[in-house]
Amino acid sequence: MSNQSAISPRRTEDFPEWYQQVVRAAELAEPSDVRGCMVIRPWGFGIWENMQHQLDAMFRATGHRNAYFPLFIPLSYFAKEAEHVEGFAKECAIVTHTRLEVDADGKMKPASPLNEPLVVRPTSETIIGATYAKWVQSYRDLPILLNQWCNVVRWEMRPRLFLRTTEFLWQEGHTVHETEAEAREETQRMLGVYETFARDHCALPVFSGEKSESEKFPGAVQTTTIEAMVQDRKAIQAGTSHFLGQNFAKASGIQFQSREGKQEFGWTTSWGMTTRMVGTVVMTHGDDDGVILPPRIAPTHIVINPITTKEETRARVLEACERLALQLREKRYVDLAIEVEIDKRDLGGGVKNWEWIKKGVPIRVELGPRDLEKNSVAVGRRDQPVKEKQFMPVQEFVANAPEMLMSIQQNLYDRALKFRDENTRKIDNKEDFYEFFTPKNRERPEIHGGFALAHWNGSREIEERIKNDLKVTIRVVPFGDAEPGRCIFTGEPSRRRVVWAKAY
RNA sequence: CGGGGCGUAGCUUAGUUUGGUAGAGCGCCUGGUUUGGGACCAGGAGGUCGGAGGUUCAAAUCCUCUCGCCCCGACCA
Repeated sequence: MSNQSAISPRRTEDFPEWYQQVVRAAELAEPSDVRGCMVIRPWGFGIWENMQHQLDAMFRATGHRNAYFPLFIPLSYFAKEAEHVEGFAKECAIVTHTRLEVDADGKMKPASPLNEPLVVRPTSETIIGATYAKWVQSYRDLPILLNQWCNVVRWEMRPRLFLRTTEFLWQEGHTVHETEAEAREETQRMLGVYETFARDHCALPVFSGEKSESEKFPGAVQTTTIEAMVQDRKAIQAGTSHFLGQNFAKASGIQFQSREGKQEFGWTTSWGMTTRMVGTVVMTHGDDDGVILPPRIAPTHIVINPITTKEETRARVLEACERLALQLREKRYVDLAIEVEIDKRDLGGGVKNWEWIKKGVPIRVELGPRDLEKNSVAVGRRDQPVKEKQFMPVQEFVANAPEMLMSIQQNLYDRALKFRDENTRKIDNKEDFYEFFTPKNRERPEIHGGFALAHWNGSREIEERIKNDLKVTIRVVPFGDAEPGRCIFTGEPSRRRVVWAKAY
């Protein structure tokens, strides 16, 4: 029993299946009756809400405000930007009718066709652009710096909870600027926000940089991205920021009179982060016993489990738990109140303990009759083995709780960074590259590969070939100092190494 | 959208080849014994076997159609 892990299969046995089991066992989300759509349960939604609040504060701090635009986009608006519509065409959901009527067979059927079909937003560049076009008359109206939190729909063929669902939640920032330089700066600034958020809040080390031409957002001039590595060593895009040039401004007619009195098109950006981040956190930090949450985004930081097995001490134990909770709640952790829950449910102590382990609560506290006498508590950290409990005086625990949370946060980041670095290789020839990305066991591929830092001649043909051969793509062309070399596939000159990986 | 597989209780499933009227484990409910580590005993509830049609005295089982899910490919935050 003691060797058994809470989640079956283990990560090394079958990572995708492990992921599904974790999401279910931790009660983060479950598949719904609607194909491709998920029900986000309170624990999962709590994580998302924390992400939302914390990112939102960062948006505000960089001068952005929230607004809301329609879910439905007239087809003609959507079709204005050619690359854009082409990029999203295959995953559009389209509303074509209103009203239901009962037909001859007694079934309900759509009755009244719309004059113009409405696309359920897969992203809002076009509808927001149309609005901005009305708002922008003069350079004095710029910049416009807005964000919206909303749902979007992309009709996916193969959904996975949080990672790829037909409907998902996200935030999309949309800005207009007077000059190209300002818009490029904004694109960078928001990528920086994502990078900070991923690192400091979600404990995710990321590579940030630019997408290659073929991986770019449809309609963008430049797409920038933060890429994380999860425990099956695949890459996952955790946030993205686009410099849209004047493409959407021209498509939507966002024009203004410049300082020189000339009519000019605005320069726009857009940037987004999604509920996929929840899945990324699970896949990065989780272990064979379930989720491990970075304290900063955990809905509950500390769970107190009262040991009320003896009737005569029950009331005093519960009272001590309440006192402890009150003391903890007065403490601050970073800029957050410490969230404490007392699990008073009438279940076996072990059952409750394991539930919270699976959910990934950072700190579990047990308080029973024996602790009452010694004025101590038993403390378990989720980033440490389940068996390792520390016994300490109550006051010491209360005083140290914020530090302990910070230490867990740091530990998760350090582990993730170490894992990523251990699985990131500089690769300098084609043979090594192919070997790196080829599993030893072809029947049941083991976890293999990682990030390959390799030189590339910049051509789309090479990308295509590698994608066909290995399912490996260029995840990001990192910013930073150039390191000239030679393309490992063609021998042609290359300005810098790029990050190759299999991806979600 | 192409190729393969699978639908039996909330979950995992046995039974399908060779038709005979549905069984288990987990979970759930009740009572009791337990309780510092995912408890035990006893009792109980829960299934029109994905759906529709057909063959048959008889269908979870055979046939046809249909819907849904999973895996592999193409696409994606």
